[in-house]
Amino acid sequence: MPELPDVELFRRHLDTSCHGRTILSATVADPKLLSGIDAAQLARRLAGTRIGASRRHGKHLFVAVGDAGWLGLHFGMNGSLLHLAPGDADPSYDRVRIDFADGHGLAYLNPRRIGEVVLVDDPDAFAAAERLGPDALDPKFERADFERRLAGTRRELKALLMDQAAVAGIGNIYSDEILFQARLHPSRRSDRLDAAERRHLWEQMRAVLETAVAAGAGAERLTERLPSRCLIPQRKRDGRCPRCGAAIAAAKFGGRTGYFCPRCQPQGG
DNA sequence: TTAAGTGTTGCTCT
DNA sequence: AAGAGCAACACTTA
Repeated sequence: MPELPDVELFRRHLDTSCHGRTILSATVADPKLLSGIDAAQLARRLAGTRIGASRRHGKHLFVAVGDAGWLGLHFGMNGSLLHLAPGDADPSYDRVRIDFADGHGLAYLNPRRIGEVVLVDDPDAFAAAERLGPDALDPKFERADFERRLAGTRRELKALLMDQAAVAGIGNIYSDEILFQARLHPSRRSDRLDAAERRHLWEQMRAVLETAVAAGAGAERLTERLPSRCLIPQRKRDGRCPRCGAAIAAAKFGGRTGYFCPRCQPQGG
């Protein structure tokens, strides 16, 4: 679930609730989520540092932790981040917990334990090493670059949008929404769009993600906070197209189930 | 009760 | 180059 909008909302939640707090201790309940560092090392390096700036690249969140560098978090399929006020009970699936000197806390939750917690010196270097493409909402990411990426491969649009090496931040759910708003069939080939389609896809990619973030459409209030013109609330059996009322179709694209409107997103384009 | 399905990613094989 | 299949995991749904 955590795609770019979800992770961006985690980042803002972290900023407003934890920025400036000093870490008293870090507790790792599930060492398997750590990468490149063991639980004792992580705890030792985090202790005494202060939460600074935060950054996001695609679905990865980075938090500055003083001279320890940056704490990097990936949320896998259903991870999340939760601020704990003094006295709050420890939530379920709390895999890494940070306790601050002032009694507050921060919990990295991950029920399915698919995700990653790292400590890095340089988020940009980490993103490069992970082969992440440009963040989908990065102001420095330009349309011409996106269009080159479309033209440079013969892949299906849905697979390309979900490829973190092509564009970072989009997953199964938001790729469906972006293609629906752009009125493009998920299996259209990326190198066969005309100029107007390429531009439309770019504009809808930005608009959909920006709208979701602005609406606060995170994990919990996803469907209720999105505008009524959105496909996402209809991503289910017996879903109806919010534009034309046709039955929403489901099919496998690159091994993932995608939902689309067969009438608004014709195969031929 | 049981089994298939699921928002992610990385690996192998073709 | 790119897609299929699978594995990691725990929970929900049929």
